Amino acid sequence: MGMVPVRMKTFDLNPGHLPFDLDKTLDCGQVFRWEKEGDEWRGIVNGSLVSVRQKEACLIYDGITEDDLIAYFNLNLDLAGVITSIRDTISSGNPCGRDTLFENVFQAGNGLRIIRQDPWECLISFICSQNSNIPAIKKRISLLCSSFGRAGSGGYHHFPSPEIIAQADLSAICSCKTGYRASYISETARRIRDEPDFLSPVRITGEHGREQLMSLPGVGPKVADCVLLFAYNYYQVVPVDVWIRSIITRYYPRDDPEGSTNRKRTYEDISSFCQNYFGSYAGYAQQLLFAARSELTDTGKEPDPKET
DNA sequence: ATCCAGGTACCCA
DNA sequence: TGGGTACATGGA
Repeated sequence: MGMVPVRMKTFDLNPGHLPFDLDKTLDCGQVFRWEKEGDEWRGIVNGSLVSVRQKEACLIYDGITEDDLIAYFNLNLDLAGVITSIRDTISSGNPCGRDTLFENVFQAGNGLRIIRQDPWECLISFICSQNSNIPAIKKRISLLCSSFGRAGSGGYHHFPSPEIIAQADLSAICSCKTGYRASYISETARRIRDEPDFLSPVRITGEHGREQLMSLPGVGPKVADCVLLFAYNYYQVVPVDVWIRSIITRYYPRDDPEGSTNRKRTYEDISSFCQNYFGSYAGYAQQLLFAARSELTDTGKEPDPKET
């Protein structure tokens, strides 16, 4: 194989940055552009081509400063403390005992971190995600980047800017396999282009931020919540997709029959149940459930014989 | 071939 | 407010 770049840097995870699992983090459906070649992940962060690989408690990386690496992967977040918080919240609502399902989910997802990705890329990515599976989403975003993104080193393209997408022909966007989402992408790009501060973190705050995002075409509660969680790191936010709905419905049937009829649970029902049940890091819990979706649903793979 | 996927906009009661 | 439906496309 070709020689590896000369000046790789290392980051020791050992003191206070564990657990961390690079594979789980980059392959859990929160971000769609990273590619793995051998044991090396390549992607673009802050406009630079970055390569990272993990060797036990060490990250070997290039193309990014240590500070930016820490920020992107949220390496200073006390992930063990996050898990403890979720576990304690579950216990406080479970007088009979603890949640054995979630102990398995914790173990399977050990080291998965929610990263802090660029809001614009995250927004377009999750507009692209609607009513699609992850391989299709990846292809779609890859086509958008190769069609409209500025070419960089190593054959990689930058994520296209709002300006470029805003002035692109709808047919060109559509030819990136975006289907009916093409107009959403185009119109959202125009909104951001015309109001460059729209996605500024100080303007995307709390419930107002959610409403702001949902005012964009193609952005409903699910996409907005994904952006709030994956780009702005509002860890209490719980996006509800068909997998999460299926898992919650199956393992956590409605527990408050009083007052409420037995109508179908709405998006907000599921989301707020998770916020109550998992606590201030409910978004993390959600992502761990999503990562374990194949094992937790019948349609994922083979159904687990010991479950019913 | 048929069904489904990290949903949303739109319409109708 | 809540429930149905069209929407483009690819993966399984």
